[in-house]
Amino acid sequence: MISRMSTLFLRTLRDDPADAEVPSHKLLVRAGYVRRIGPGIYSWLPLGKIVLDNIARVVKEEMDRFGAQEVQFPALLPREYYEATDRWTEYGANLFRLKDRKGGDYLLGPTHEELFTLMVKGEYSSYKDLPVNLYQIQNKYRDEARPRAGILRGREFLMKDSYSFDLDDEGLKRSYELHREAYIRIFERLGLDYRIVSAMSGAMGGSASEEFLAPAPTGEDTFVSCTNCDYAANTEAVEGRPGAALDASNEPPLKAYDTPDTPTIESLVEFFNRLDIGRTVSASDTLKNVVVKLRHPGVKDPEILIVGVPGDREVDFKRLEAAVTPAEVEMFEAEDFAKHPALVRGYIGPQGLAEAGYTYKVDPLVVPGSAWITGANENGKHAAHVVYGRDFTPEGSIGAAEVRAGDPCPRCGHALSIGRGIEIGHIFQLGRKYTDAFELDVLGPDGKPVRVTMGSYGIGISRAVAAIAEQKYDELGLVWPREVAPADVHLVATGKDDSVFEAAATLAAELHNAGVRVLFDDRRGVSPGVKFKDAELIGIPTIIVVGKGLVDGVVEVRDRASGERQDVPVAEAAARVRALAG
RNA sequence: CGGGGUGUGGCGCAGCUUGGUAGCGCGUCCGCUUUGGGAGCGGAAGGCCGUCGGUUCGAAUCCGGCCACCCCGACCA
Repeated sequence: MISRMSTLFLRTLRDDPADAEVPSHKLLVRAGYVRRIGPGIYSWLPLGKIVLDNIARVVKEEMDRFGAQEVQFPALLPREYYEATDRWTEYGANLFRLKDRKGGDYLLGPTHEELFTLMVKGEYSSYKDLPVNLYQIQNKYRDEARPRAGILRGREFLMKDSYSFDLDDEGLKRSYELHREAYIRIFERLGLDYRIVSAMSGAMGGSASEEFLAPAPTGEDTFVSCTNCDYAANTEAVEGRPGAALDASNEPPLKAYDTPDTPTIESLVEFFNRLDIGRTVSASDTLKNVVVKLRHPGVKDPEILIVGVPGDREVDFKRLEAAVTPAEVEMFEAEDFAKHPALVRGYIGPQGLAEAGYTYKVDPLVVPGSAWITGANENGKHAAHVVYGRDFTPEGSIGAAEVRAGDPCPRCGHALSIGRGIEIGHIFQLGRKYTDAFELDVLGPDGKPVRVTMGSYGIGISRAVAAIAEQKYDELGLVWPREVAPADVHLVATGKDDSVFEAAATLAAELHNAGVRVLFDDRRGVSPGVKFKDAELIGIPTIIVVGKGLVDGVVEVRDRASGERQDVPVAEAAARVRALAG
């Protein structure tokens, strides 16, 4: 169809909106794609709605291609469905809750595992029915503590979520692979730069899990990728693998020192440098030992774990939690220390911990043979020349330290690089968490019930709009990949001659008949500069200018991304663009 | 929840220190001119100055409460 700027419901803005920080937010508002309604809540104007629909269409086509079937659940849900899995309480403050006129509890669905599981349970009962893949594209509601960056992280957002139902782990792996391939096709078609990284499955529980991240400086996720092999992972999910052992045969024997007034790592480092223990030390020569409680599901008392990390690094609790999943990590509080006098707060050293009955593990950065300055397990005292393998032996390693660029790859040992990305897709093998909760069984060939296993897969459709914008823009405005752009061609008529507008209208019709989507700037009395600026801001991939070249029988064809301009005979313009639009 | 900041026509902002007829740019409307890089001139519409209360002859401005929003963090996927 042909959209006309003279009637298109659109107002572009000259200034950046005051509340916008990130490029996608500024540009999507300025170019008239979205408008803010409330915190994390946005309306879509015609151009934005087209982009959103284009992405949804691509997702749909690729889901359907591998046999997934679309369904639709309500967003408004009665509490009971979220009781069986305890998520009415577990989801906490992030759940939008409301009451109906009778006082009944309802919620706005933050995700729909429960409903999908129950739908399959309601319809299917035989192994012959499986596998089945179901999906929906629907608004999700999460009362985020802090929505930000426009539509990048909203409280209402459009998401494709799908679930696979299989008889066994083999089947689940196949469904997972089907989704993975579909996701690759989808993100390729959307023109996104993306990385597939190992991930944690998050609050939904489960095992094998990968994220699709769109690298962008404004992304909220941090991921590493190896500069040598193809290892890539969310920093939360970086595996720990010990590095090469050091030779510590020349290290002097362990010695304890009175270290008054050294409450921080810096002051401790300064103290030992003044003392001169034979070499200059830095924070990375100190060993920080952090006590945490591991709460295992279904187990009443927490397990105590002490983790050693180099003193110049923070403990990454998410990474630690990932390493001990499904256990949850809790801080060791003052009252806990009171119950464990052997653990001297601020002065914990690994030597003797095992003998005292504590589990001690180290981050892989702490390698066998390394020598450390660390606590002496006595108030006001630290020890130097504490050697791994000689003075203490941890019960294995655990990835707990914050990950930094240059850290060794857990697969090949080469340096890792670090980057930020926007999570646009997540696939994981969910397992039987929900089928157990709802007792979803099918009868096997032998007539005995088989518990079904699930996979869970999501794509943030509205977030993808922002992610693409975040990657595809320049100082002039947005630069949409063709598949998602609101049109193929932005046809600009300049000047005041009727003949120009007539020729442009004819060309618009030709393009339209050739199957090209056209946005026609047919506004009279608007200066060329305004039209050019608008076209650049809106970001349609091809711009055709009909104007002064017309006397020579040519129009100008511009490529929005490269800025390349070319005069093309009017008669050939439609065919030229048809070829571009594929 | 902690820290910082902001609420003034549709959008972006000034005015507040030192209380006295609410201003600028963009946009919008009308007229004339202009038409290949956000045009010019003339005219016009549009604001309970977030909200409640206090001080005062008089409050956008001073004082207090509340609310909302933005940013950073915590939290969350």
